[in-house]
Amino acid sequence: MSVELPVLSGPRLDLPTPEVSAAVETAALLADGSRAGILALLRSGPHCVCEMAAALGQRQNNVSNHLATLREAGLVRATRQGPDSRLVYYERDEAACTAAATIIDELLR
Amino acid sequence: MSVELPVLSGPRLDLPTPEVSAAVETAALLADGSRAGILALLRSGPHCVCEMAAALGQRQNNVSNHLATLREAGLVRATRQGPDSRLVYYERDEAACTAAATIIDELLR
DNA sequence: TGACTGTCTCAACTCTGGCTGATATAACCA
DNA sequence: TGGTTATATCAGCCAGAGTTGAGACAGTCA
Repeated sequence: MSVELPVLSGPRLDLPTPEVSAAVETAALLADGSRAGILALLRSGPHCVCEMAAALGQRQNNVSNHLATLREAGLVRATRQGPDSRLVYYERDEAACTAAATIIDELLR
Repeated sequence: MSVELPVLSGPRLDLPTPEVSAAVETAALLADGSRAGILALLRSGPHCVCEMAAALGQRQNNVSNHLATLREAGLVRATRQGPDSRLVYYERDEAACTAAATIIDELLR
């Protein structure tokens, strides 16, 4: 028995569609300066919203909005701790961030 | 001599703005299903435009457009080789892809 | 040569996503 | 208690990115 082996085959129009949705969603989270800036800021430890808004030159509600996006994606956590409990401190979920980096890394190998 | 040490400091409103533009630009390249799919397809070797358009379920001109974006970013190369020189084969620039993965990885540590 | 194929480019349209502005809630302080 | 601060949420607006449709160009084949 033998299998048909294409010789000098032309275009293969039956390639399977690659599954990249997880990488796309992850990349979309990072493809915004505010969100990427938040993740960079949080490398040095927890920060509250107003600190990050000041560092990023963004308004508080925008930063809060981006934090909600990152929170829903699981990349950051909110904790209302410290002497002034009006301040909401955010910290990175390192496991989730590592997982996100892995997803991107697997696309780019 | 002593240095002023903040005790139970409140919000620090003087944090430096993090530099994330390279990571944001890189992530933006991957934050599209067509471009991410192209990079995934090219992991298995060079492919021509029509092959990728078929695999991605996208029109040829769109794929060509996304390839131009990836080409300008340096992630892929075009070569007009093979028996039918109408076909433009694209391949990944592995060094550039690795560099891109590193940039993302450094943001997410 | 003419018909056809594969690729590229570009103007016009669409639509997603971030920003603005306003408001609501909760905690702190006088 | 009232005033202020920190955060969250939401409708509306708008710029940017992707898609569509058309056309141009080069290479192939009869």
